[in-house]
Amino acid sequence: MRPTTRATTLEYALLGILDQDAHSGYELRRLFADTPLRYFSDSPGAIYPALRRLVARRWVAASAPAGGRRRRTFRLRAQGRQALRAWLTQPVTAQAVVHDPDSLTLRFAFMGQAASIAEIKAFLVGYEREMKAQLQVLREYHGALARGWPLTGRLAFEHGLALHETKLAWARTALRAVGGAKRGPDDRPRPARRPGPRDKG
Amino acid sequence: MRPTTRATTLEYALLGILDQDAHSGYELRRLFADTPLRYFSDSPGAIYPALRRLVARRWVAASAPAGGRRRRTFRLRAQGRQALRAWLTQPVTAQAVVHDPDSLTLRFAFMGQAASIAEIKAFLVGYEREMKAQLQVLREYHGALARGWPLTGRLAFEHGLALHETKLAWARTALRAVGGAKRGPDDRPRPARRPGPRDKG
DNA sequence: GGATACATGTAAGATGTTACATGATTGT
DNA sequence: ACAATCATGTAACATCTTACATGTATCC
Repeated sequence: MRPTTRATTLEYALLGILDQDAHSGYELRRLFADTPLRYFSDSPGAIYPALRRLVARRWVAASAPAGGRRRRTFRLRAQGRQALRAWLTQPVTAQAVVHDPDSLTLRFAFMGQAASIAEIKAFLVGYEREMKAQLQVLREYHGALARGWPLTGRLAFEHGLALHETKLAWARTALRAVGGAKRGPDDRPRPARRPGPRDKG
Repeated sequence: MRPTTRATTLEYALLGILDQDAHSGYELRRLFADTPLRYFSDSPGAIYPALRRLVARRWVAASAPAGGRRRRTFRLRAQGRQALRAWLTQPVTAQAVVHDPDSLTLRFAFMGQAASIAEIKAFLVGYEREMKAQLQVLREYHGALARGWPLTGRLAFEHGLALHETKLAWARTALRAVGGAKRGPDDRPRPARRPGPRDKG
């Protein structure tokens, strides 16, 4: 019954949003269409099936259509919160830095809700480490080969270098910002919702 | 017979590489696996079908297996070069800046081979314009809403802002670099290969 | 002779895109 | 009444991932 494959970035994005508030499918689409989350597609053919999968995984619960409307709202369940936390607190790998940098940023954005300060710092330390390593690889490549390239190839490469440098600098700034943060609500993950008499999916 | 759908970014990436030199499928995989092009997947299940599609479109020609080996090399045909140019010289849209920034950089990287200085400058001017607009949108969003966000959400947003600023700065640097470039081989597109007696696919 | 790299491919499955379908609600 | 927006979905299609299959050349 439960999907056996790993969840997609879109599914985790939905999870992260639902962690902050319950939403309907339509609201989620609007969010993807109108806010800086527009990075994701707002196509119904992506979002509604993704929500169904999340329900099938028992990570979110869907309300019954309310008030004569067909509108249903989705909210995170304890299992979903656990899955979100597992995703957020994964170690930062070189693999992810190269092939999926955007989902790293997404993970960090959601950490404030569901991760501890220690976990946030661990993320940033890993991010800094991997970005530094990757930057070194790129610089060596640049030094060895860029001379023979056409102008635009070299400039495009330097575009990539500059982005990596910016990311590295950001990680350091962010570490300082988090390090200086007072212990507060971000201190440790919010306790999971107490299981009710019956969590109906 | 020819595919009617638009070509994918992977197909254009292959086209751009083949524009510089003929390669076998395996070499292309190696390129994606070992160089900064590692951004693309090196999975054979992606590359070989993509090459087949390019042959079906008559954009590239495949050599017969050479020297008892099964190895075949692929080279760009005139039609493929034309398709590549059309892709490279598309205007830079806000859409692309938001949803597909990487393929913009890829286009720029390939422009040195197949586009004129004027086209390269037009790209950079468009890139600068759209990046500036997008940066403004993000800054307004930040100013209006960031106050209420959790720390990591705000930092993640600032990560995005910093990247956009870097891209904008890059566009300006690149414009200066291209503007100062002497007229030379990059001056206009290389002439298309003269059609031989028969271009066998 | 055996391991490793070379070299090309297929099959199953999941995801996402595009386009269409359907109907309720709200504003004019 | 009509249009626009709200709201949820399906169907067809293409692509990509992962894993497997197959065989050759080369090195030790």
